[in-house]
Amino acid sequence: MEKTSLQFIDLNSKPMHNPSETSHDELIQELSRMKWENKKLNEILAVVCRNYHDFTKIDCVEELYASRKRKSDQLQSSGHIFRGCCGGGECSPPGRPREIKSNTSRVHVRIDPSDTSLVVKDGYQWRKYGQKVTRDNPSPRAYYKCSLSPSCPVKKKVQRSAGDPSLLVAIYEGQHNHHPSGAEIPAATAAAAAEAPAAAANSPYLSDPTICSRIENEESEIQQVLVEQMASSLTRNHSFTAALVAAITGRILDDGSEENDDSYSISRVISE
DNA sequence: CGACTTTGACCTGCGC
DNA sequence: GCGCAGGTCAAAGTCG
Repeated sequence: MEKTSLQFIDLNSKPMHNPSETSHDELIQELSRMKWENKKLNEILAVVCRNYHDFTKIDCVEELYASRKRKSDQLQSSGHIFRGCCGGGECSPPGRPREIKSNTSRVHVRIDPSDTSLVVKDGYQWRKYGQKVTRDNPSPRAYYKCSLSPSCPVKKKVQRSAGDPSLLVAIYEGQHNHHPSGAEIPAATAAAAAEAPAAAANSPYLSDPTICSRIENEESEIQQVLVEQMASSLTRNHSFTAALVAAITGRILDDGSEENDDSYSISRVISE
């Protein structure tokens, strides 16, 4: 099986000429090249980010939605939103509005299609408290509560994608109030979690790099977490790697006329 | 023996 | 009020 790996460039680690042995012109050239590489990296990262969000965005066909239960209470207390989805049809049963909690996050996990377990390893410990077959998906939906901390309110629902049996869809609800090991979350992180609960449901302590989480807040700390998750995801998720390759390929084609040795930088990013 | 999973019953919200 | 569907409970079973 073909395996794609990715290595991140550490510009500082690139062999540099000894300044004492380098002419002024060579230093200028080296500096210019490093700046150009930095720019390219930023551009690539921007494309990757867009693809990353596309990859993790809500899919109407597979839409899992939060319980209608105690809807009125939740609407008053936590600022819910309703989504029209894709305008009815198969993704929107008549008379059953889809409800998405603002403090939920959704992750997709690529698994072996032959693997029947509904397990998403994310660094936390979960206790399964129910399983149900839903109407719009023949595969059962499993219900989990966080068992690391008795007071932790986080729940997650895990179900195979109706369209792609090799894809597990997990929906996290709430925020962890503890470290994956059971320790309390540092105050700064808790504050960040309050700013971006969807991300905090999985990060910054997400340990399984196959998971891609949907980040909804642009706080710099969360962005850093996102980058870290992307780095991990890129190393193992083939679908996401494909998105990366597409982004980089596009870059190469776009800039091919500018530089003849673009592949030099790209080849340093991806090795197969 | 404790923690976890399984699974049928029950609860609740919603549309008709 | 009734039926449907999703979510939760809790007793029994399983496992290390």
